[in-house]
Amino acid sequence: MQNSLIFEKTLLPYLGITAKLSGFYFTDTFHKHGIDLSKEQWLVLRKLKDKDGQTQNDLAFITNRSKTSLTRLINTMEKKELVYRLISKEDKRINHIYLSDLGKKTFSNSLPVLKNMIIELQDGISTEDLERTKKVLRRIQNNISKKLIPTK
Amino acid sequence: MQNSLIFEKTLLPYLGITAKLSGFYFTDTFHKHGIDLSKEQWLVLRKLKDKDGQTQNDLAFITNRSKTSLTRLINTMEKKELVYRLISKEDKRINHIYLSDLGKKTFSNSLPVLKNMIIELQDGISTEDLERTKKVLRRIQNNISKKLIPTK
DNA sequence: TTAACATAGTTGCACCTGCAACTAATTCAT
DNA sequence: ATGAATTAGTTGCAGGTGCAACTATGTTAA
Repeated sequence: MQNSLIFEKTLLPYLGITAKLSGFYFTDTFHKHGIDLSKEQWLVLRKLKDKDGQTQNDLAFITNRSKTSLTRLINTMEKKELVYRLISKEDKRINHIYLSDLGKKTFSNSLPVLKNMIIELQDGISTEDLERTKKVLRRIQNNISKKLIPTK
Repeated sequence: MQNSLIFEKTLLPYLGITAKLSGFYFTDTFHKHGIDLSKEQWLVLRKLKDKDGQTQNDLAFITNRSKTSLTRLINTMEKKELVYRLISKEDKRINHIYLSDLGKKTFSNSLPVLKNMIIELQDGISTEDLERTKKVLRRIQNNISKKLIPTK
C-alpha cells in the first residue's frame, strides 16, 4: 500500500485525470452547443484546415494514431459528410482527404465554443505558470519519444 | 488558419499529446516486461490494492468512469482471473470486487516496472517544476469540475 | 401493504483504439 | 522485364468508452 502510493506523487495520475476530465468537458461543451464532433474528429478537421488534401498516412502520423484508427475515423467522418476521400491519380494506393463544406462550416462553428472552453479551462493560471507547464510537458514528450523510438 | 492556431498555444494540445504518448509508453513498457495489463486494468488493481472488495459503483466513481465502462472492465478482468465478483448478502444489487492471487501478484510485479517508467518519464524535471505543474493541473481539474457539475 | 421511487448493475448501440494479417499498387534490383 | 521488397490502406479481432434504456432489488411514503 505504501509502495503503490508513490505513484500518486508523480505527474502520471495528474496527467491522466486532467486529460480525462478535459475530454469530458470537451464532449459536454460541444454537445451543449449542438456541435456534432468527437474530439478526434475535431482534431482531424483542424489538421485539414491547416492543409487540405493530406493523405491518411500523414494524418495518422501528425495525430499520433495508428493507420487503422485513422481509416475508421475517416470512415465515420465520411459518413457524416464532414470530409471526402479522393484517390491520387499519380499513385492509386493513396487517399487524399478533403474538407467538405459541412466540415468547414462545422469546424468554424466550433472555434468560438472551443475558445471559450479554453479560457475557462485555464482560468486563474498565470502566463508564467502556463509556460512552465508547457515546458514540463514538452520535456516529458521528449523523454518518451526517445524511449519509444529506440535509435531507429 | 490564423484563428485555429490559437489553440496550439494553449495547454490543451500539450495535455492531449502528453497523455497519449504516456499511454503508448505505458502499454509498450508493460508489454516488454510481460505484464499483461492495460492501463485501465492497472488502475482498477491499484484502487483495489488500496481497499479490496469495493463495489462497482465506487470503483467507477474513483476511476472517473461510467458504470457501463466499469462493468465491462471487470468482465475482462474477471475472464483473465485478475479479480472476482461477490454479490453482497445485505443487498443483492451490489457486487463487491476482490483481487485474486493472480491480480495481487501481477500488480506487485508491475510496481518496479512502473517505478522505473516514471523515473524516465520525469527525467530532467526539477522538483519545483513538478510541483508547479501539479498545481496547474489541479487547478484545471477544479476549473472543469465546477463546470461539469453545475451547482448540483 | 403496496404503489412510487431510487439504486446497482447490465445490455444495445455507436464510437475510438491498436496489432497482425491482408490486398493492391508501386518501386527496386537483378 | 520480372520477381522481391516496400508502401497505403483495409479488415478481423480484441479491448475501452459513454448514453439511454433496461432488470432486479431495495426503500419510502400514502
